[in-house]
Amino acid sequence: MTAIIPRAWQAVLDAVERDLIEGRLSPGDHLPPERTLAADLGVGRSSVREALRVLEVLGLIRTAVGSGPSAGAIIVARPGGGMSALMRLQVAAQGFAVADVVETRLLLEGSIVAELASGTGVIDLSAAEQILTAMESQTLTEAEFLALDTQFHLSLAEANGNQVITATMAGLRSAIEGYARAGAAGLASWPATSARLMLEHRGILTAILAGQADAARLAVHAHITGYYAETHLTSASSTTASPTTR
Amino acid sequence: MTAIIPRAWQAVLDAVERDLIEGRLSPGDHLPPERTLAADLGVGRSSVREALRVLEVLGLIRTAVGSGPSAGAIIVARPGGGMSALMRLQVAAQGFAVADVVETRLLLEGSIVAELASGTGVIDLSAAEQILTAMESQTLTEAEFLALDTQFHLSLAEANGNQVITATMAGLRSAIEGYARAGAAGLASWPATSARLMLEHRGILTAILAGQADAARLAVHAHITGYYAETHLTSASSTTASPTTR
DNA sequence: AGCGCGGTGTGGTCTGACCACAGGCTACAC
DNA sequence: GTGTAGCCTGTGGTCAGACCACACCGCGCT
Repeated sequence: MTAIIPRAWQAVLDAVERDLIEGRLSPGDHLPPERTLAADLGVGRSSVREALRVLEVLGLIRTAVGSGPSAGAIIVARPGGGMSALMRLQVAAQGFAVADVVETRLLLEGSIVAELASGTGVIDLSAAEQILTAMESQTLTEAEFLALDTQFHLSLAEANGNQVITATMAGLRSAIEGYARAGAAGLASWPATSARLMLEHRGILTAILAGQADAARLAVHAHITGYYAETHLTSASSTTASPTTR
Repeated sequence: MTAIIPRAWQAVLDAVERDLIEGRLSPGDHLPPERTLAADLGVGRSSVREALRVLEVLGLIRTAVGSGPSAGAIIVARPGGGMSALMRLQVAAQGFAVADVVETRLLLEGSIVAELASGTGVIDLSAAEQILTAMESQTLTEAEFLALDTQFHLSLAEANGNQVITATMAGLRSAIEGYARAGAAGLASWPATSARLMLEHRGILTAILAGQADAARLAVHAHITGYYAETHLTSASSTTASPTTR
């Protein structure tokens, strides 16, 4: 199986993965320097860099120049960024349909709030609470509002405690962020819509705190589908007329 | 925001993403040759290669050496591979807990079969049917059985028609494949377990065809949790939110 | 004792070179 | 005229070397 690996960069990827699985590398550890890695594996430094670039985009490592304890490539295992890049690019390349992304979001987020509502243990929703308060306490631009909206939905996923679902939610959200923004620009009345969205947020949180799982699920469902229906997402033309700055 | 991009490879990534979003690149199209891309963007060929490597791992492009129409980098937008690599590595690096992966799988797969069962339109389950028949018609090794088992579960996701869910399922499955294999080796009686799994598969399919959404969801739930409980891989049996302290 | 400055090791990038490969094209043989 | 063999060209894959920017670390000066 591992007799011949025609691609040198894949050998590097495999070596790092093996080191992770077998415990030789753990979060927080430093990878060997690129030049050392190249010499150890018998490949060129370019191939090592290609593999490290993949690991970086996938959210496994963080690289920093310079010297000292914080420099070099460090295992971080932060899946959010990689998931976002993957889903955003797949949507851009039409590998993922926007409707499928929205549908998956409905599925995941509905299950999240239902589980939060029916959970027996103490669940910390103070983060979500604070975000809602911040949204309501001042007048925000559309971009600021959407950013906080993203944070609110993500905070629910984080409260659920499942890292996989949280990262996936972050990716899904990021993939359709451009569409959400484009849609907001075409709304009849942004103040009216944002006010409604805030009320719906409160409703979702209330249902969760009251332990009403089905009500919370329905509220989330209506919240998400309502916005995308209102912004005519499916037929939105998102072509930006801004010239490429270069 | 996009004032300065210190990293050259990111500029390449952004350029490709922009071309995709604005329609200058579509699935099936060729990317410019690496040397041309490098010259156009004003970066070195190494940086272009790093970006292309990322796109390849993410499942956006396919590269081939040689000449002619099939050579070069071609947009393919096949998300399965990228999702699998991401989740497998995140599990290896402890960014994803195995229990969370299993829980997410339960959530997605349960919803898939419930939706299949309650679907009104004509749904093609012949692929799943054929896989089950193949599993039952001969004695398989553990590896062969697990491979077909994966195909069965994936065929259900594909029947659902949601590309995002299908790719995510493939990634989740791939992430814990190693654990499933290791667990199979430690079973008391593999023939007994495999026979039970096959019966459960039939039960799931029957419930779907009978339109019994809740029964199908419960059958999938029991099927997955049963196997992982039996192999002592995880204690994730109930849907309680795990109170991760961090 | 305090401070400044160069050494050193790291990632980031570019350049140039060579190889393997696949297809197309030309020139030769029949 | 036809068929085929071999060269040609363009592509990705890889390597080696060089240089830069950067951040720490320690020596030496004040």
